[in-house]
Amino acid sequence: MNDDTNEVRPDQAGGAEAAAGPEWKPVNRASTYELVIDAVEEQIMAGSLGVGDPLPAERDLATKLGVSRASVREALRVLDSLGVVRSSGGSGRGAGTFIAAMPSAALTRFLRLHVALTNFSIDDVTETRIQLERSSAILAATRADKDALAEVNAQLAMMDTPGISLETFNDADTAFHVAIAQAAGNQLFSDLTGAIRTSLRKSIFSSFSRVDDQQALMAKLQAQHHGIMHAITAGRAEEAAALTEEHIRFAASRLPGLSDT
Amino acid sequence: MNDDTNEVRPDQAGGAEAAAGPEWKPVNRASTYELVIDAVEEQIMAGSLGVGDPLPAERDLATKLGVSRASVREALRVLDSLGVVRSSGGSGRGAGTFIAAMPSAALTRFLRLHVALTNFSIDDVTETRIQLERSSAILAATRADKDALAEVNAQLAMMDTPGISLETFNDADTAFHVAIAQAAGNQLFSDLTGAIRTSLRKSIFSSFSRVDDQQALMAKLQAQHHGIMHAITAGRAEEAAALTEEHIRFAASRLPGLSDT
DNA sequence: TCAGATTAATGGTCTGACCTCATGAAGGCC
DNA sequence: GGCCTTCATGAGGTCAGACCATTAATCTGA
Repeated sequence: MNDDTNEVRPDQAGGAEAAAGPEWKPVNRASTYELVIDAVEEQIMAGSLGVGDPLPAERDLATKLGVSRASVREALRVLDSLGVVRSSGGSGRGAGTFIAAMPSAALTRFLRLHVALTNFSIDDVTETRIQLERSSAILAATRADKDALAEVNAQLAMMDTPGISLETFNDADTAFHVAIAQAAGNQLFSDLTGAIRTSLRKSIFSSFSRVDDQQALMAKLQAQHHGIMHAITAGRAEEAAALTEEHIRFAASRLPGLSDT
Repeated sequence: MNDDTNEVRPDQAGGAEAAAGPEWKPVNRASTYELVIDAVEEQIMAGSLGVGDPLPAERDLATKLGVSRASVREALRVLDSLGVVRSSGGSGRGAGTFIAAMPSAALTRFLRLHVALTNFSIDDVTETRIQLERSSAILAATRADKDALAEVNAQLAMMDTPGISLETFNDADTAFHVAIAQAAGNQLFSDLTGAIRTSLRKSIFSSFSRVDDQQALMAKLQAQHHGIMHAITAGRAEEAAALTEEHIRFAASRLPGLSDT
């Protein structure tokens, strides 16, 4: 399954290299599509391109940059997968490629893949989730507005529906936690929280299916949800954070295979 | 700069839709390259492909999946940009495309772009960093081994070098914080911490250049670094966390433009 | 035996073609 | 005049095929 000859993880910030010898520069011949990405990124950094702005048509861009359309397309595909760009066919208004802002899906796929490859352990991801959601709970209890809390309550009510399916419950559960992050007013918290939950969706399902009394577990989780919401509504920030952490750790401990412990 | 006709952020988890009417499904015609990505992802999820394993040659994969090589390449480019795959030309051993595990660069580019597009505010990112590094500090103080701490100390020593350039200091600074996250033993913490720092690299530089007494600021930051390291080494987890948070908030407050406050 | 030349396999790039689709203008009908 | 149909246009989506650069494996000959 593994091959020692293929080094992996050559990036990473650290690495204090002992200064000695002629110090050859590491070549770094960027591929054509990387250059195209850089060109687009440059415009974004310079502020010439913002969300909603159109990019030149693929053929035009290829001509302007002096590369083939294939290379332009590879670059745009990457940017598309990063949620930075959105393309649609047709003609006239709305046709073409535009700068967009859709980080969630990209983040989700990224985490899903790297969790599957065990670059990130589920425990690591869960720990990250705990820290983010603790902060979300604190901020939500401190500064949340009514609209944001209404969304949280909507998801809470959804999960209170009797006879709800596991799938519906899980999706509302995710939406509940994301809504709290949203109420905290931190977009990165919110997107990361959603991405983590969504990337573990399948694992959660298969894990849940091995639980003896699913209804009892769902009821217990929902009771914890209510407790968290109470604390947030009452403005008891620390309590909300503690309950959130307890809730996530409890869920992880009850779902076999989701946690190593 | 913006165009109302282009809706943005159509993803996101939540959204309890009022059930009424015929409920049309949202079409979802996936493009060819998405299908190729799905095919690869499926193999990964099924465990048939792990880190280091080779993928079929592009031409073979195209034939097997019944698509053009261009579509395969677009998919592989996306996976490459996600750090999931690594390609090299040539022939024989080591040539071809392999499953890899290089999430850092991908995370960095993702954050850099979305911060530039103001999808994530610098404050949001900083807040995320604080929470992650607080946890890292606590875990590092609790369970760090000597090797990991040695790396932290190496970076600390680097920053103690007299007459060090701003660039060198900043890079060692980043490496210092990443090393602590590494010592905490959480890969996601570590990669996120590095990505956040690296994605803000340019902003930090331009911000630092507007500081009056750079040497004094660097000295102050370095003093805080020593304080954090002392607390970690002594196993005083909570103190390490508090000092870390204070350190980051201090830096953000002293670097104009990096923070809105 | 070993150095050098050859070959084969692979990714990297480019070209040009064709398809689908949404728009918007032209034209025809009422 | 106003509405509908038709169609040309231009955008992305896909494909087939060619050629290049690089590299390992193989062959060849001294």
